[in-house]
Amino acid sequence: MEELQLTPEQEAEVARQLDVIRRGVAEIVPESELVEKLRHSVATGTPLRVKLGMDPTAADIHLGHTVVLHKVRQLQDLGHRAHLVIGNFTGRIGDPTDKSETRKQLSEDEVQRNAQTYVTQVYKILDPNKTDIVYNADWLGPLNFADVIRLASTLTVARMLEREDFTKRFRENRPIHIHEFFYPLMQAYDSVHLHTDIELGGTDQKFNLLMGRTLQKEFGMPMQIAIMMPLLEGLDGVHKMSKSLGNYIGVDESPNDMFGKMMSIPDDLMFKYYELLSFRRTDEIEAMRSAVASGQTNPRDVKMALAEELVNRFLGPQAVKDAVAHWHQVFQSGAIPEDIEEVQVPAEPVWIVKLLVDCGLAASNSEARRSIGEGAVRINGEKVKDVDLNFTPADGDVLQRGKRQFKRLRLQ
RNA sequence: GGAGGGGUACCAAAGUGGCCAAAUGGAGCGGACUGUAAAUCCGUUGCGGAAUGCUUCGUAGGUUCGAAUCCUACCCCCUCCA
Repeated sequence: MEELQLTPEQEAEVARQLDVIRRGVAEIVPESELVEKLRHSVATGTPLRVKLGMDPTAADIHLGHTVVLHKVRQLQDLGHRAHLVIGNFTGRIGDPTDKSETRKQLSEDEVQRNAQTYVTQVYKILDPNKTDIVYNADWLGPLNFADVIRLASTLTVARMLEREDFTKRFRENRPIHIHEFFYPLMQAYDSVHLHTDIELGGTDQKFNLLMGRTLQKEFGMPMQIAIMMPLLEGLDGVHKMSKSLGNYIGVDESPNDMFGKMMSIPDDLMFKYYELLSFRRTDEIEAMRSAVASGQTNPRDVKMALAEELVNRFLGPQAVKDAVAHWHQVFQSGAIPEDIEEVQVPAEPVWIVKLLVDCGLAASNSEARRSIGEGAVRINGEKVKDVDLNFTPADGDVLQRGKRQFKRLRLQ
């Protein structure tokens, strides 16, 4: 790229963009080239082409996925254009991970359906006017065997084995199927096809993102910048957010669940979530951080503001109102909530232990007994002390175990 | 095909004849405290209308007064060699 002369205003714009882009990222490879691309973009008024790939393997996205989407959105707000690549071709192979060596092949139908879900969910974050949704089967599908061989010949096995996952499996004598080598190659080819300037992904995507650079160079085109986002920890604050670990917040969850789950994250995690998920400006977040650190602000309120922002984004303002009201009522005041699940019971005396099991508040008689022994069981707010209690339910009675398990009794 | 290692509760992992309904950690549930479902601490976590009761340590048999522990067969997983 030739030396560009930029006006001071343009230089300032480049600096501003760089600042926004840097926020929260794990790594930019290489940053110097990013600066060059930005300068060129600003100088010529050409948006950069940003690529994000998604495999339509699962139907739902959770907050972990939105970290990367969020960064794409920021780039869009800076005037750049995004390609959202639906991996309807690559998805049939599946990105090799150590977890699932052989991923089940998805049918055309499933892929289509999952892709559709993605798209609707994704637009809660991305700017539709600056997003092109493309399907990589459109260009990967037509390649013939000779094309594939040509692609494959640009790489060596040693180079492939640089990928941590492959190395590990190779060392441990676990199988690596040849076709798995093609996954990074195909993803890289997407970048070639789309003339991608910037590709985004999680830190676990590093190898694949860098492969894009390699292949682009091979094709004699400018190399893309790889921007890697940190993997978001899940609710436990330890493991990365994932569906299989059950520590995730889905973008389609009920308002109460989403809000409640947000409120349950460890305090230490709160500002990381802010950094990676919130649309707020960095200085605002920093102000909150110092306010909490100095004890001026209750961390709960800061966390609540984040929960509100996210519920609002994904579920709308009414959902926020509902969720906040519900949360206050149940968790803060400890009062009995309004909308309790109802269970039908006969209008005759029952042994309390049996009642608990019948209502689904305990898995077994033994568990029910234990709970009573722990003083956890209440009827209409009144603690049950006697394990042998026989109790005649009245319509509308509220049976409670612990602080947050309620059932309303309805006579049959 | 050959050699070796292993299958224990929701998960991980001890236990190798009685003190084992089974250590410990995680997770769950409950309680206290708080600022919330955070953190911390404590309790609890097979079933059983509870009895010196019943069933559980891959499956099925056997030895023994007594088996998660010993023996036999079978199933499954892993590693090495081919």
